[in-house]
Amino acid sequence: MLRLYDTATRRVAEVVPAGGGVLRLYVCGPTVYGPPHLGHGRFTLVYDVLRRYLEWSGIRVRHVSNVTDIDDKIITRANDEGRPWQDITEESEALWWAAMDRMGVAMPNEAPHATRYVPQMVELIGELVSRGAAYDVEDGVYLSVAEVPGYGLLAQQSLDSLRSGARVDVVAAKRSPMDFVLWKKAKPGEPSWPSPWGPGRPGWHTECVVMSLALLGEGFELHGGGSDLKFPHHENERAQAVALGRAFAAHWMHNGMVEVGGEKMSKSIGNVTDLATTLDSVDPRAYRLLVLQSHYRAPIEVSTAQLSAASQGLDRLDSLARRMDEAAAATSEAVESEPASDLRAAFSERMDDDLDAPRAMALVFDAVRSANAMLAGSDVAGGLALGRQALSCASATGLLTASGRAVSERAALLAQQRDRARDARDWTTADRLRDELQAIGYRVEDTPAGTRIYR
RNA sequence: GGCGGCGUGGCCGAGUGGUUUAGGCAAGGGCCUGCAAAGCCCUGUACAGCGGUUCGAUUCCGCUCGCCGCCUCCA
Repeated sequence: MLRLYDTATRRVAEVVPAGGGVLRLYVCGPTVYGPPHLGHGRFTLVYDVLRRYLEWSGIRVRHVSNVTDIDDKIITRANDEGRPWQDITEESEALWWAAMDRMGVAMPNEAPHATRYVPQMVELIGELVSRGAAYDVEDGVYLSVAEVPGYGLLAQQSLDSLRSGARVDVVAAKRSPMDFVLWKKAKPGEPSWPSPWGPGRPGWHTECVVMSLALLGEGFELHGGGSDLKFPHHENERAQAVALGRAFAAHWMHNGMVEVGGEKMSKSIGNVTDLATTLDSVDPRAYRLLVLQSHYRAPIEVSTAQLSAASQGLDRLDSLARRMDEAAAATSEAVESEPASDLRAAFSERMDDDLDAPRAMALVFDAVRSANAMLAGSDVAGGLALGRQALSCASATGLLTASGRAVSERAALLAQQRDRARDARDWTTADRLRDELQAIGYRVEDTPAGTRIYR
């Protein structure tokens, strides 16, 4: 059973699906006002790995991740560019899903949009107001944090110490600097929805409580997001649920940040690298492997050097897969033998231990080496069986081996010619043909069955 | 100022109170090969510094130094 570090209790604890059924997972998604960056890539990979691993383990997962399609930044950009705000969100969301697709990140089961849940948000805010936890002032409706028992749980700080360090602009109307906005009243020309407090739009923190509870129900198993979301975003989501007396997430998971030169990658610092640009420059699986080779809670440095090291590692997986295909083809009988050692069990043990993917992957790479040795030696059946386990474990993290792009007719012809030259021991011609193949982008390896080319 | 985290061999990055090692990349040597490539084998004697606890610490405790995150929008 999966055990994960819980930000709220600061302990590693089992994540158990209620009633042994489906594990409900809510992950805070993007605000769609621009193209995704490497940090978005990391968090989506982390939760994709989690989800795929669970499913591979036979646990059903209901994965919900929101799209924030109304927000100050969206409005700002729309105004700057003189475009309708829906243009910005539609365009940005399309970029988002395209990038997810390229990374092999599975679509959430539901991807609710904030703008579709405004009535439910208005209703929730109304309840908070009627309970006396929220108050209506000139520019919006605010939640009174002092009314919430245990505020500061995720921040690991008391309300007092949070208040003393508060850097928020003091809004005169707010009763406490820590109070946060649930409903923003619209200024002229801003997009708005009707409400008992006048036209306006929901605050960010309200959207996630409403959609997670609406789609997953109370007491859902796991709520995740980037570690920068712990406070105030997740704290404030939770605060609303607490103020309503509703059970919220049972377990909180947060992933570490992507860093550049030891510094967090963030839009406010301006050191962002566009995700699509990176995916253009390397095999997208290399980013996944890079993410897998560090612990999800630790920060990771993403650089071209790191990515290329990861793609070298990926080659080991791909080349094992190729070797296995050939070995299986050469062995007429279907080899069904299961190896004595159960790699999958050991792999699961490590993944279950707070998603220790680095150690789990170390096990996979160990198995790759052994399988290669067996296939090269006399134990082809054993090598195939172990190799299959290794590739299965890799696939549990979403790391599929590449089937390779199709070989062109011309390349196939050159390879044939090279085989003939080699049969004739005409090394000059053989070498020339190899150079030609490499020049058109193929990798060339000699095998007992002849020239193997791939790209 | 408050809270939290980190400092591991050439690079990245796990982990552990003691014997036998993470893993990936890179490097060197070897096997294989017509030559390569791929693959396999071997090699590196790392745990910021200073104290303490201990029979024994990289691993526990304290301090020092350095770095980072959150406390404002942020994945």
